[in-house]
Amino acid sequence: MPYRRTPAIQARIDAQRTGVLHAATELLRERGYAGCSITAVAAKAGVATGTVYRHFPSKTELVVELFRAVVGREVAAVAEASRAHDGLVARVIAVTETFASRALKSPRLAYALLAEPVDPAVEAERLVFRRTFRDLLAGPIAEGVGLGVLPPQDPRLTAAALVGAVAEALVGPLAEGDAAPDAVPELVNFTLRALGVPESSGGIDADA
Amino acid sequence: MPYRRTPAIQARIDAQRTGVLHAATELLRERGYAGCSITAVAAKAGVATGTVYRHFPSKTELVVELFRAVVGREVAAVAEASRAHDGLVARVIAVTETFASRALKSPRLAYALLAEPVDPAVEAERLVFRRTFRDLLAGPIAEGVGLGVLPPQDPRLTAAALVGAVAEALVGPLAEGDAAPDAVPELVNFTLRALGVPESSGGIDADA
DNA sequence: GTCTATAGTTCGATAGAC
DNA sequence: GTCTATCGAACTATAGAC
Repeated sequence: MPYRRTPAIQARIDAQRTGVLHAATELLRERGYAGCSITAVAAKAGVATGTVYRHFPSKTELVVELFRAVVGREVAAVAEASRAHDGLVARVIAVTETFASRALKSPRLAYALLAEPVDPAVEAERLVFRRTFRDLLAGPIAEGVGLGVLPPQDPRLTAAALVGAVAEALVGPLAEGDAAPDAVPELVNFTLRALGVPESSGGIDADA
Repeated sequence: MPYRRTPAIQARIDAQRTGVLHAATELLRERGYAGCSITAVAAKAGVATGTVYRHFPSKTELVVELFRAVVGREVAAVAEASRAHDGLVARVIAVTETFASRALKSPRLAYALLAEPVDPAVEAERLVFRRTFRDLLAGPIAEGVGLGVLPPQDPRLTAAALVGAVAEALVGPLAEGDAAPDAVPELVNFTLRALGVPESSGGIDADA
């Protein structure tokens, strides 16, 4: 009788795969991609090095899936923060603030996701996710322009520029382990100015 | 008598090295890093593939040097444009405008320099050059804040954010070969808003 | 799953400079 | 005659097609 993969076995395999990804996530948080050698990931997951290759055909595939999973959580958190606000400007601010403060809370991880030199396949994923963040911002900005809350501008261009701005502004502090205590409010102010929000519009949720 | 490399031979070797880099630059302009296979570079330079390895120990070293040389020219052009203006705001605008319009004139090259997924060693160089551009902007911004021409802000953070903003805003149009005819003025407007330049300050070179 | 195409790299042979 | 710069085929690995 041929070997058959029972549900119980399958579950154990899946759990092991999850465990490997989880171990990789911790290493990414602690030491970035530099710490994610297959050996280190396997050791942290409590499996043999070769076992990793039973779940992932190559290190490239592993790090790409790792990147997608971790950044996916950031996208979810940011999208959630956006949804939690009503005003158009408030949404953009919430995105900036959430993104930046989460990054500064996990500096090594954020640096790995944003800027650490790594396999070109991960680079390609970075481009994809930057577009995702851009699209998250472009909607509210377009509405704001339509309603006259914001001055005339190309919403997609402004959205892309803001994504690049926030990401790049964080790279410096993240790389140097700098304290940068004011970075988040500074970035929010930058964002408000860049959008062209009138100075008077003080309070969050103040607009349409 | 031992073989000695005469000046004539050395000159020929140097010329050949330059020729290889020149060929690589053309290929980068035409088809990005994707077009820069060693075989293609060698063919374009009119040398054998193996000869490339007499000048560069590996493809990585070749593309890193290529990147440095090409981006170095962009830095020079942008720095020159900055120097050509007197006003602090005018300098920042000149940097943005020069950078963006040059990029849009050589879209494939600009995409390769800014965003194309490539060897991590080139990624590391990208980080270095982004800092260079940031420092180019941070000076005038700091002066502008000091003089009260610009509202209070962290000059280095604003500078980094602008570098990221311009780069990221260009990636979309560059990747899609989009016309994006208004991209440059739009980016200039974004920059003016982000700096916090009062609406009234119309003309270039109008400030201190 | 094998086969093909193409990538980066290596190396023995050749031709020309010393 | 010796040494070396150059060549281009061969080697190894990998990705995609059938």
